[in-house]
Amino acid sequence: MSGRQGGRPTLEQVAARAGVGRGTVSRVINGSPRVSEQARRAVARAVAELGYVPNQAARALAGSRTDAIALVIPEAEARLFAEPYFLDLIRGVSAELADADRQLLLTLVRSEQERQRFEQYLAAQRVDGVLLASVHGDDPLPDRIRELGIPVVMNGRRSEAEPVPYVDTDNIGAGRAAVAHLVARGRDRIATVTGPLDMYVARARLGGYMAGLAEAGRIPDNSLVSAGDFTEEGGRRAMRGLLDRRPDLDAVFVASDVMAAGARGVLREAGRRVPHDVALVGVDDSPVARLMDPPLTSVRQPIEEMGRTMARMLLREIAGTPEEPRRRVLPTELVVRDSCRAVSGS
Amino acid sequence: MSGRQGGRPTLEQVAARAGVGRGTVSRVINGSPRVSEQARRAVARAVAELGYVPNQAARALAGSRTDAIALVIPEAEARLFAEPYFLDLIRGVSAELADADRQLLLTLVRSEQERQRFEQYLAAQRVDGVLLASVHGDDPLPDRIRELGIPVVMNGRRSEAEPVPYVDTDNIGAGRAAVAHLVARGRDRIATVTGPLDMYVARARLGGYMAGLAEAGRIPDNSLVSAGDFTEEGGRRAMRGLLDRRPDLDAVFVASDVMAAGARGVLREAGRRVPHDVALVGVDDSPVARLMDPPLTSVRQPIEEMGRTMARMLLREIAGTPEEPRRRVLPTELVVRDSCRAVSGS
DNA sequence: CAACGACGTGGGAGCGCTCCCATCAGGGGG
DNA sequence: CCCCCTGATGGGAGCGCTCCCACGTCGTTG
Repeated sequence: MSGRQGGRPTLEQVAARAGVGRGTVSRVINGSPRVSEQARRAVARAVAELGYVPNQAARALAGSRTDAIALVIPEAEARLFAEPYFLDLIRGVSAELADADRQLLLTLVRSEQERQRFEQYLAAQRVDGVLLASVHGDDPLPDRIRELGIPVVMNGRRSEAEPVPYVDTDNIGAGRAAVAHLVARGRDRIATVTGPLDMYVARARLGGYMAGLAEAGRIPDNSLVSAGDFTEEGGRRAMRGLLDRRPDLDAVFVASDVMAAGARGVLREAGRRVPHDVALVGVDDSPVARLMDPPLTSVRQPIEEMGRTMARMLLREIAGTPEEPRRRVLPTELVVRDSCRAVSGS
Repeated sequence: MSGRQGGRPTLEQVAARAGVGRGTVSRVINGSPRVSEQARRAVARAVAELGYVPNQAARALAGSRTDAIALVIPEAEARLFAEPYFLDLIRGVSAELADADRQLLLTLVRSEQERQRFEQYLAAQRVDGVLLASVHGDDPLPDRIRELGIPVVMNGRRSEAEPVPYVDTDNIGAGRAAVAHLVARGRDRIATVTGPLDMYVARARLGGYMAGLAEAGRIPDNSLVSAGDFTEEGGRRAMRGLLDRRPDLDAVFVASDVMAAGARGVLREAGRRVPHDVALVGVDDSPVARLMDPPLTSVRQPIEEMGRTMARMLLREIAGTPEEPRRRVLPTELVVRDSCRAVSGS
């Protein structure tokens, strides 16, 4: 469609064609208001005719901004949450960035060594900001990045009092809702399988479980709590422990759908019917939940929305107009399925 | 650890500190052999002391390469293959790129409009090459990108005679293996639920099914073939159609695990036992397969390996030393589970 | 012993932008 | 009627690299 004669056209060429100066073209491209309507039109026309597209590298060099942001995901977690968690997150982030005409640099970090290398990237000024997923309790990276003066927003937090801006879901609310639901269905001895307790998300869900029991006037009992690790096998192990200690349990709040799948298998092997003998509630509302037999009641998190929110917050941070509050907690929602029908005959 | 006094150090500063010229530092940084050992050491020291990291934008501008590659995934597909397909692919690509010190730019394309915008990115010279996932039969994008002179490698192909370099799995082999297995288990009336037939991958799997039957001396029968669309609901529909037409079927090769999950539900509702009455084989070996009841026999594809191979090929294309052959077909593997035990009593 | 490569090396000339300053027209107020 | 302010404009000066050419400085060859 256009005159491509030895490489792509430059600003200068557009300027020449439009009969204006380089500065004016730049102003038009960047939407500055201090340009006459006439000049604007002439430039727009030249741009179209030449098929001009600004060279990103030159822009970045001259303007010291890259229009790219990095999303950092620890590879180990990506494997763990095999469920579409990260894909949903990426989808949200990507959508928001696309709308803002920003690029998404995805960084799967496999090892501590690679994380070091990541700091090099930052130093190389490849990105304007960083989105950090799945941070563990004692992770120093968020602070390090901030020290470098680079805007960061995290997915989840490391502790209750997180200094770095973040977007999290209401994990406490998730636990409470699950327990409240089980209580309402007449369950008496409600156990829980937690995530790894070095992660805040796991502690928060456990906290919600406790709070839920308290609200129902029940006294929490340690023998009804068993720690998993967010894997299916971890779910199996925890469930076996629970069954050994408390064969009388009649409901379990499992802190992830994947663990719930493991727990469900153990229950089946132990001859317990779900939901007849034992009711089950998971967290994530992942495809697994729908496919389980019976389908699993689960607490849904707005993952894609988290991604969008994170990206939006980060863009504001980069723009220098941070959005308050810088800590967001999005609501969760209980999706009721067949895994916790009311106690029969009661 | 280092003297950060107003911005990051530049090449020039490193040169000054090392007592050499700018050119020499550049040579050391880029691993040119034409540098004396002495100079090399002096530079290395200065780099370490100053904490120097080359500015990526400047490099890109001067050298006209970005060290970044784009991975383009149609958003619609990402939703479809909810299964960890893309995450696995990304993982493979990411690993290979990290080893080569390249950046991964992830582009989720939501609409035709965004695809246009993607061509702008390319024109802006943001990336050195492009990885294209999930291309449909008549997609012009791969050719367009090549016309722009940008190296491309695709995941899958658009047709048997694909001109653009690609990495695919042996979908025909997948179908054949599945059918052979069902035949070996004594199944007689083997049906298939296909993917959308405008995608080569779906046609190839169907072709494999046909070939498998032929090899077993069976005559394919159209009433045993039903088209799905890779969704669970599509699987349900196709299965219902099959059951209507051929209530006597005793096995189904379903072209994806997700559709198999749908089909399994329909079979249950119809009172057919799996594998007793009807044996089932899926494709993907996704978590769903393991979690199904009974666990689903499925054809595994080396997805992560595909990602790695694609990235490796692309890097070679970019380097100007293309790896032959430029079309790769990776083998698949049948993972046997309980969904197709041998016919009872035979 | 002169001439000539090979090797290291320094630094100029861009790469294509953005930033900003100087300039030029106008238009309104003193 | 002149001055000053505003708004629009052109273009110089970099941004921090890579590329490449020209320049020593040796060791080697005829």
